[in-house]
Amino acid sequence: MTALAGGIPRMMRPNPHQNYPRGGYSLEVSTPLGQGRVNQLGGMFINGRPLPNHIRHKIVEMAHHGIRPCVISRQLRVSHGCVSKILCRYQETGSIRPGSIGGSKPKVRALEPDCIAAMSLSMSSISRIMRCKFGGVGGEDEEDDDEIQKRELEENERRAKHSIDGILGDRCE
DNA sequence: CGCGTTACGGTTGAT
DNA sequence: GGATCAACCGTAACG
Repeated sequence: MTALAGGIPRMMRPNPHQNYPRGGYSLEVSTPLGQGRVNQLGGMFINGRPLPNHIRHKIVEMAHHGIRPCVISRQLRVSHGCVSKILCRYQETGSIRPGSIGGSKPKVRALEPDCIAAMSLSMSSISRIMRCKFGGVGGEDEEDDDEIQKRELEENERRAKHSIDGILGDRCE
């Protein structure tokens, strides 16, 4: 992790050429949310936020159809790095969902070694946890999908409200 | 040319 | 209520 220690790590960009043109370039797109950006492929994305669920779904669906990642990337206008990541995650966990963003750890109280040793989980507990975590690595994303959509809708509403609020507060002309 | 990897700037949400 | 912090996000670029 001491990447910055001695000299430039090979992956370091010599020139921060990647900085997003904050103002000047017409990179910002007109979206109700006002945070849309366009990548090099011409696709829209929101910096720091997961791709929309339907895009993710499309990625895995196309991959399932045997379409190559590079084609998916171009078709959906999503960076190949992202396609790779999502596909990789899908193969690993069987879920198309992004990881949970934000939040602090459940704050596991500083357990002393003895306590940890004494805290032997029962097999049923473990399997329950595993099931909960991996939700059965079969073809399951359908069920999740519904929930996701519902949640997405809610979030959308909430976000829109927030956005309007912000606009009203900001514009207030 | 395709794709795995990773620095970067960003957002989120629990503490 | 705000500040802090660690997690994840997607893009862009390297290899």
